[in-house]
Amino acid sequence: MDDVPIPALLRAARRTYGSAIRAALAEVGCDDVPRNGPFVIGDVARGGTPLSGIIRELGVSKQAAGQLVDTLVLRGYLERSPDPDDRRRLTVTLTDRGRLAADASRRAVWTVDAELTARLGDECVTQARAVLLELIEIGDDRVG
Amino acid sequence: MDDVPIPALLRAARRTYGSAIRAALAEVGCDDVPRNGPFVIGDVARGGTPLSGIIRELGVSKQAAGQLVDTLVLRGYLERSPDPDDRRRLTVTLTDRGRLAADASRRAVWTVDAELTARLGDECVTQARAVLLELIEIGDDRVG
DNA sequence: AACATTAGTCAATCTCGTTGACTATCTACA
DNA sequence: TGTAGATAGTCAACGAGATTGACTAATGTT
Repeated sequence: MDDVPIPALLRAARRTYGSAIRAALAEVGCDDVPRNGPFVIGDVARGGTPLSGIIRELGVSKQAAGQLVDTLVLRGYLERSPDPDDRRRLTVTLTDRGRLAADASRRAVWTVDAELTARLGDECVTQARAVLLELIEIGDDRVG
Repeated sequence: MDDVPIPALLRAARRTYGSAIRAALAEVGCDDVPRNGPFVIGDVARGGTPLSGIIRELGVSKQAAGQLVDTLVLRGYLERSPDPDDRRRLTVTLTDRGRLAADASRRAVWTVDAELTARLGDECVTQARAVLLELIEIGDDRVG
């Protein structure tokens, strides 16, 4: 099993979270969240975010981010509100439904995390987080 | 930094590999590999694969897999050859160009892996692999 | 021989994400 | 002050990729 490349592992591991989140959302009647929706919703849940924040987090073009927010607004998860400090900015916040979805999604992630910790222990998971962060760092270094 | 959800970390970490692979491919003139191409090519490189294997590996519909193989054949990376044992099956193999791409891609992954190991040490990385495998296992358990 | 299963294709559609061009606002410097 | 340039976001067109549904062909199963 040592020959499976790490990117493939990352991909498959992410699918575990992905389907857990999707299932949890469906359970609370939010079966119309687009693929990257949970990321955006989770992001926004951690504090009102300007679109540009979402762009950086997701690593997509601003148009794609805008579109994503569009559909999330349309489906009742998000609201755009103008930023009084900078009238170019549109800050994005959660609606009630958005909070519902954010909670469901967060719980799903937490459940998987808990299962993982139960199986391997706290330290192991913490260390894995560090490895992932380092991997991200490497990517940033290669670009910068 | 402990509040960043693991799925987001997985996503970002994977991007490190993704761009490294993409850059490496471009360097050897393979700048027309579709997004999931490296996975398929890598898979095939590890032994001729029937389409159904690719489907399982990627977790996509068989039509999507078929299409992906189509374009990879069209662009000169893969060849379809009938399986003598089962005439329904089309086994997929690499062309010379495919091998070139597979090598470049493998090297790119290896380079990132090496950098990671250099920064954190062998054990850490091995353990992270185990965590990822466990995560995949959890996903399988939830479905099965 | 009849039926179900498995492997894969074809065609239409849908969801995304991208690029290119544009407007509006803010910042900095002369 | 006012003008150049950077920043935030939108609009429109397009393209890549994945999905669903319906189909053919080969295999296996009774």
